[in-house]
Amino acid sequence: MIDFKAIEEKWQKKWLEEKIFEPKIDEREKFYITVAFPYLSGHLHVGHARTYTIPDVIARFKRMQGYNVLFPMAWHITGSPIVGIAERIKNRDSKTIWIYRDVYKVPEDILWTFEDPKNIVKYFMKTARETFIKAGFSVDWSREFHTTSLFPPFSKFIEWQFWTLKKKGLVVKGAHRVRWDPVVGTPLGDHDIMEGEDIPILEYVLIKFILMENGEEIYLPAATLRPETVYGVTNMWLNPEATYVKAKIRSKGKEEVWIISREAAYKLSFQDKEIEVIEEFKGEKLIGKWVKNPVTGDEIIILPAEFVDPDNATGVVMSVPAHAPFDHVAIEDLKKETEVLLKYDIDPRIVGEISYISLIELEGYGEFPAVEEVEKLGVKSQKDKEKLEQATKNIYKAEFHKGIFKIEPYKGKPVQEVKDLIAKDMKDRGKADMMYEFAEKPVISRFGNQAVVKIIHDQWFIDYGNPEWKEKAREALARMKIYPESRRAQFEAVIDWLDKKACARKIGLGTPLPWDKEWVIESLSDSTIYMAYYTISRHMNRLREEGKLDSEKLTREFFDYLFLEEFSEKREKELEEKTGIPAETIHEMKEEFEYWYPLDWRCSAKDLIPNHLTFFIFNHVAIFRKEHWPKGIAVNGFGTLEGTKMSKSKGNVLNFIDAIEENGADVVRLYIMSLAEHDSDFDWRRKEVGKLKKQLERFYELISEFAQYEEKDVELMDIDKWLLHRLNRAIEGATKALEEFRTRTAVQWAFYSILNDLRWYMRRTEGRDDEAKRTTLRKLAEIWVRLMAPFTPHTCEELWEKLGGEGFVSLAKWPEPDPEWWNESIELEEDYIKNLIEDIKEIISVARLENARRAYIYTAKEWKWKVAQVVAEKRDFKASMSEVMKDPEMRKRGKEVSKLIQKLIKDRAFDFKRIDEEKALKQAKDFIESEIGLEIIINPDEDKGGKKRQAMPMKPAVYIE
RNA sequence: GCGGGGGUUGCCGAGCUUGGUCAAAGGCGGUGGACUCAAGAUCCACUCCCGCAGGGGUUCAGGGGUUCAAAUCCCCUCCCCCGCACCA
Repeated sequence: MIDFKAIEEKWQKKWLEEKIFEPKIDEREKFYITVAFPYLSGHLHVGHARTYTIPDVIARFKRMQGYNVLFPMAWHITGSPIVGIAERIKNRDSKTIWIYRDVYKVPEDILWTFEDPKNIVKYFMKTARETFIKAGFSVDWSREFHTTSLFPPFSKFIEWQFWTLKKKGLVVKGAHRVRWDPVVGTPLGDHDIMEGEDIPILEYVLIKFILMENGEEIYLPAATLRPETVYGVTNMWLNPEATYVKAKIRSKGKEEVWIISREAAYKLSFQDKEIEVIEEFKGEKLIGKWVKNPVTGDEIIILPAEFVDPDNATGVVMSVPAHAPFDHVAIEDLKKETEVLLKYDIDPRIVGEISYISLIELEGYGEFPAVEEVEKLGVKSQKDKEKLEQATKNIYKAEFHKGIFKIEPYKGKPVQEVKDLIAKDMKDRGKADMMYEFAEKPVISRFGNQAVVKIIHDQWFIDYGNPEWKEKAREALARMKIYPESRRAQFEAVIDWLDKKACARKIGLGTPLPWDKEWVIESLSDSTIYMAYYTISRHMNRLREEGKLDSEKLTREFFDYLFLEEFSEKREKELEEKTGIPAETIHEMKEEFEYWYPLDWRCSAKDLIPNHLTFFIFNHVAIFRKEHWPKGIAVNGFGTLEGTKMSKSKGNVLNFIDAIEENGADVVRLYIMSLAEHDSDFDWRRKEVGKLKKQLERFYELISEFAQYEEKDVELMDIDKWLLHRLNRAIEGATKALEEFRTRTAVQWAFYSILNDLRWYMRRTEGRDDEAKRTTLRKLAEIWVRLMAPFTPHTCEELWEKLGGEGFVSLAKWPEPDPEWWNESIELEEDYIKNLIEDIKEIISVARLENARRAYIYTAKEWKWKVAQVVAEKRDFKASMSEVMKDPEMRKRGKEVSKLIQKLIKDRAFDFKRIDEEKALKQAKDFIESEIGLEIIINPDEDKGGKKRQAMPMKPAVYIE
C-alpha cells in the first residue's frame, strides 16, 4: 500500500515552507485567477469542492506554463445566516445542533461557544483553511482576509467602494416592498420564512367603486388582477359574513374614506397608508346597495357571495360574469336562491335581468368565454371550487395571450397591452390604487408570525437599472470570455433584467454604510470588487501584523490613488503623511494592483450568474478604468451524492474534508475533475471513487517502476514511436482542454488516454525488455507526471522526486508535443492492425470457424492505392474515372477500376493516407498470431477462397481455414 | 407569467458551435474468459436487433422540413430542470 496521506502531508508542508505559491511581481507574464470566496456557515462539501478545485487546477497548469500566477483566497462572513445560527444554538434549536454536531462534527466544547457568531466564524475559517491546504490548493495565503467590520482594512475598502458608487449616482434611496414580520418588525428573506417561501407577491389593482352615503363619496376598492375587465362589471360581491371596516385612508397627503375588509385595513397599513377605522360591520349591511363604476359610470348592485375571501386583498370584488367563471356561477346560484335575495330585500328580478357584457374576442369561444368554460368543465355551483379554479385559470390564460379587446377606446388591441394601459389610466386619474398581496397563504416567518407585505422607505439601492451603466456592463461582457460560452445568453438576459437592488439591511454582520451607519451593506453587495483588494492585501496583512496599520486612516483618497489614479511620487508622500504607511509601501501596493489587474478569470458555480457574477461585472465597469475590466468568467455545476441532491438540513452531505481524509486529496481532486465538464452537474459515487483510487495507485507504481529506467540514445521500434506519438496527442489534447477549463476532457487525455495507450503498448511489447522500451517508458514517465501534476499534485511531486526532477513538479515546465514524435502513419498502421484483428475475430465468430488453423491476409495491390488516391482528390465518379483512365495500365482492367471507384465513392473514402501495409503486417505478425491464435500467412501467391480481389487499401482481404 | 438551459443506446454521460469518418467516446452495471486453492484486484472480449466471411437492419423526446447525406441545421408539439432578488 502506498501511503498517500504521508505523501500529501510531506508536500503540503514543503509548499508552505518554501512559499512557492506566494508570487511577487517579476518579469514574467502574469495570470490572475480568483474564485468566489466561501461563506462560512458550515463545512464545504464535495459539491463545493469542484468550484475550488477547478481554479486550482488551472492555476497550477498556468504556473507550469511559465506564468506568474496569483491564486488568492479569503472568507465571506457578511450577512445574517451566521447570526441566525448563533441565535438558534443559543435557543438550543435541536435541528441546528444536530447539523453542527453530527453533520459537521463540531466538537461539543466548541459547539457551545457558537452562541457568539464570532466563534462560528473563527472555527470555520480555521477549518476551511485547513481543508484547502489539505486539498493541495496552491493558494497564496499571505493575502488571506475576511469581510465585515471585523476586518477593518477590508471594511475601509468597501466604504471606499460605496462612496465611489454614490458619487457616481449609482447608490440611491427609495421605497421597496418586502415580506415583513409585523410582530418582530424585520424584513424576511427566503431563509427567514418557515412556510410559504415560494409564494410570489402579486400586485392588485384596486378600482375605487363609488358609494354615495349622505351626499359623501365613499370608495369600495375592488381588488383585481384584470383591470381591463372594469368595462364588464355587472355587480359587486361582498361576503355577508365577513367583517368590513369603514376607514379614513391617508396616503400621499390625501384623505379618503374606504370600505374594505378588516384584514385588508391591517395589511394596507403596511403599504404607505395611514388607516383610521371609523366603524366595523358585517358585509351583509351593504348587500343590496348600489355603487357606481368609476370608469363606465354604471350603477351596479352589491350582491352576497361566499367565495369572497376577506383575507385576500381588500375583500371587495367586482363581478365580470362574461369573463370570470366564479362570477358567472355565483350569479347562477343566486338566481336559484331567491330566499337569500329576499333576506336582503333584493328584488330577484334584478339578478334575473343581469346581462353579461362581453369585452374580449377570443378564438374558439363565443361571446361569454367564462360561461362556455364552466359548461365544458361541468361546474355545478360555487361548491365546485377545484373545477372553478381550473376554469378561471384556463380563461385567464387564454384571454391574456390570445384575447382581443372589443371596447373603445382600446378596441382591436391585444388584452396583454390593454391591461396595463387601463390600469395606468385609472391610477393616473385617481380612480384606482394598488396593493401588494401574497398569491397564497399562509406565509409564516421563522418567528412563527403571519407575514405581510410592507413597503419600506429610506432603503438604499444600487441602481443596476441605470441605462448607461447597463450599456457599459454589456460592453464589458462582450469583451469577456465566458466558459462555457453557452452561458453568455444568460448573462445578457440578467444584465437586461437587473434593476434597483437593495444593498443594505439593518441586521447581520457587515460593513456599515459609511454615510448612514445604521444600515449594514448586505452580502451580495460587499463582494463585487474584492479581487482588487487581494492585490494589496499582502502588504495590508504585513503592516497589520507589525502593528503599523491604523485602519481609520485608510481614507477614500488612499484607495483612489491605489486603484484609480496614475503613479505619483508626490501623492505617495502625501498619503504617507495621512495614513502612516511608508510611501514606498504605498508605491509597492499600487505596483501590485497595476501588475495583477485586470483579473484574468473569475470562477464560480453557476448559481451565482443571476447575482454575484453579474454584479461583479457591473461594479467593475462602474469603478475601474476600462483596462482593468475583468477578462473572463468560468462557471461550473454542482454535485449530487449517490444520485441525490446534497442538503445540509437533511444531513445528506459529504464534507470535502471527510472525503479527503477517506480517499486522499489527489483521488478526490482527480475524481471531481474527471466527472463532469463545465456547468453540468456531477454525481459522487463511492464505488467509483474507490476504483479511481486503485487506478491512481497503479499510476504511482508504473511511474515508480519507469523511474528506475534510464534514457539511452537507442533506435526505437515502431511501436515505441507509436507510444510517443500518442503521448504527443495526449499533451496536445490536455493542453487545449485546460486552456478552455474543460477539466474532464483534460483528465481523459492526461490520464485515461495515456493509461489505455500504455496498456496496449504493454500488450504489444510483451516479452520485450530492451533499452528501446525502457527509454520509451522513461520518456513517458517524465511527461505523464507533469501532465498529471495539476490534478494530483502531491503524488506527482513524490514521483517527480523519484524521477530525479529538478525542484517542484508544481513549478516544472508543462510538456509540449515533441515535433519529432509526430508520426501519423505509425498511428494508422497500428489502427490497421487493430482493425484487422477485430475483423478476423468477427469472421471467426460469425462463420463459426472455431477450429480454424490459418488466416491468409491479402493486401491491396498498388493500382488500387492509386485509384484510391485519385478518388480522394476528385471525390466524384466521373472525374475520378477519367483521371484514372489516362493510365493505359488502368485501362486494361477498366471494369474492375470502375467498380472500385464506385465503392470508394459510396464509402466516402476521401481521407487518403498511405501506409505500408505489408511492412506493418510483418512487424505485427507474432502479435496478431498470439491475439487470434491462428497462423498468419501474408500475401501468399495462392488465392485462397478467391478472396484476393476483395482487398482494399486499409482493409486487407482475409481467408480463414 | 418572464428569463436561461435541457431531452442521446440498461443507467450516468460525451457528441451537437464547424452536417458525412456515428450504432454513436468514456464510465457504471451485465455476460463470458484469463489469472487464482478461492475471493478480491487486475487483464481480455462482448453488451440495439439479425447474420455459418469481415455484412445488413432499426435508433439519438414526438412530428414535419432542408440536403446526395442529420443525433447534428430549420419549424412545430410534448416533457424536464434552474433563476425571478434584497437572500447566501
